[in-house]
Amino acid sequence: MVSKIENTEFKIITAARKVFLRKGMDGARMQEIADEAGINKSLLHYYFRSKDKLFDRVFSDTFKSVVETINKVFSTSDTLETFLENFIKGYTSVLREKPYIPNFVLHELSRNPQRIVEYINTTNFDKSRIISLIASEPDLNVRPYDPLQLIVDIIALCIFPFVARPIISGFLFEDDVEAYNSFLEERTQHIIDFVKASVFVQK
Amino acid sequence: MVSKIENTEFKIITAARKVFLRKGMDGARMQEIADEAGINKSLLHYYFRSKDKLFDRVFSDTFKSVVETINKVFSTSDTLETFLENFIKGYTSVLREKPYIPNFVLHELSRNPQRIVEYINTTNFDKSRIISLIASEPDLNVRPYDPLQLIVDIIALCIFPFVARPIISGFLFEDDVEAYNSFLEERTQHIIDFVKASVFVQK
DNA sequence: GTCTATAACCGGATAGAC
DNA sequence: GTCTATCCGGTTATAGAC
Repeated sequence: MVSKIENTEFKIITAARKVFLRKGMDGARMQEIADEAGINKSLLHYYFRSKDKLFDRVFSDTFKSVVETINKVFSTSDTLETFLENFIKGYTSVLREKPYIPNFVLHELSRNPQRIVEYINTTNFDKSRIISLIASEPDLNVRPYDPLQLIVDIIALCIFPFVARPIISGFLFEDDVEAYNSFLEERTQHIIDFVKASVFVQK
Repeated sequence: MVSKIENTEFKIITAARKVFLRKGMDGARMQEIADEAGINKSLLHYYFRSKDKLFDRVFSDTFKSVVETINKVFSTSDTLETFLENFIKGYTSVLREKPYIPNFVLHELSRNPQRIVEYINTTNFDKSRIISLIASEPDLNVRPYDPLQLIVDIIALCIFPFVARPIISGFLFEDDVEAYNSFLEERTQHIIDFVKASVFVQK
């Protein structure tokens, strides 16, 4: 059985995540979070003291879940080709479940760059493992791109449709939501094809 | 000779751009803009009535300059290959001059998606021209990617290093600014190589 | 733990002197 | 046009009853 305190705390966290992810730290209002949680505004302070601390909690939870997801994908890959496929598939499917995350993180990134880098360093994200995975196949069939450039390429291709959603959906597809969704559905395979065609030399 | 009114107005706009680009609409403070411009806070209201109107001016100026730049690049390209090279070179060089713009636009995009799409529609950005430029070469040496996917690919590859700068510079390069800068310098050519290797079938 | 009431503060906007 | 002083609304935060 769940105690009352965990229950209320959970409701607050859930509501706070919802509001902060949509509005960012500056745009969010404590009242809105309280309404969303169906509780009194002053309870927010009772549980978390200040808006800053509440945001901190939401942000670090969210960010950690992102890093964990990425780590999981990396650990299930051993060759460059499986890595590319697994990463792109895994990453885009997480993004489609939680499309607000990129904006949330990027917004906070420009508001407080320092904090984010510190967060990353507290998570045990193994950067060298990935670099060596990409770099360790001196192979005539693999183009020798800089591993760091390639990592940025892949993440950029996956994330961008989400951070630029209103432009793509509103301008390119004239607010046709169906068209945008099928664009996203096709995109995973497109990225895989696009990257592999570039990385692997054709026979 | 420049009259006093133009002079002050110019100072305000310049200061406002600086602050809004760093902090976004929500995070910016009128006092900070006044300080940056070296004038009194109430003068901001004298010239622009409200924070909203001032932001609007800064945003539309900035956004228009982006669209104009992109349009210019498009109009100087006739084949797919020159388009790819010109676009990537032109776009990355503008971004390196004004690296804050992507964050500014993306932030505003999540705060007020509607407004941005309206802005784009007021500029005479010719979307079909670009699509046809990409799609109009049925050629055995060109992979038949969806033109819209390809546009998103290219823009994503160019923009992402700037919106994620703190992560790349802080985490990947451990705050080595030199390393980040040479990463950016090499990136233009990398993107060109990367995209062309994917788009053009090798002989 | 949860609520109501209110304090304390901040920031955009205005009035009015110069 | 530019300044000082001030207002006013909104938002975070706290005091205190239950």
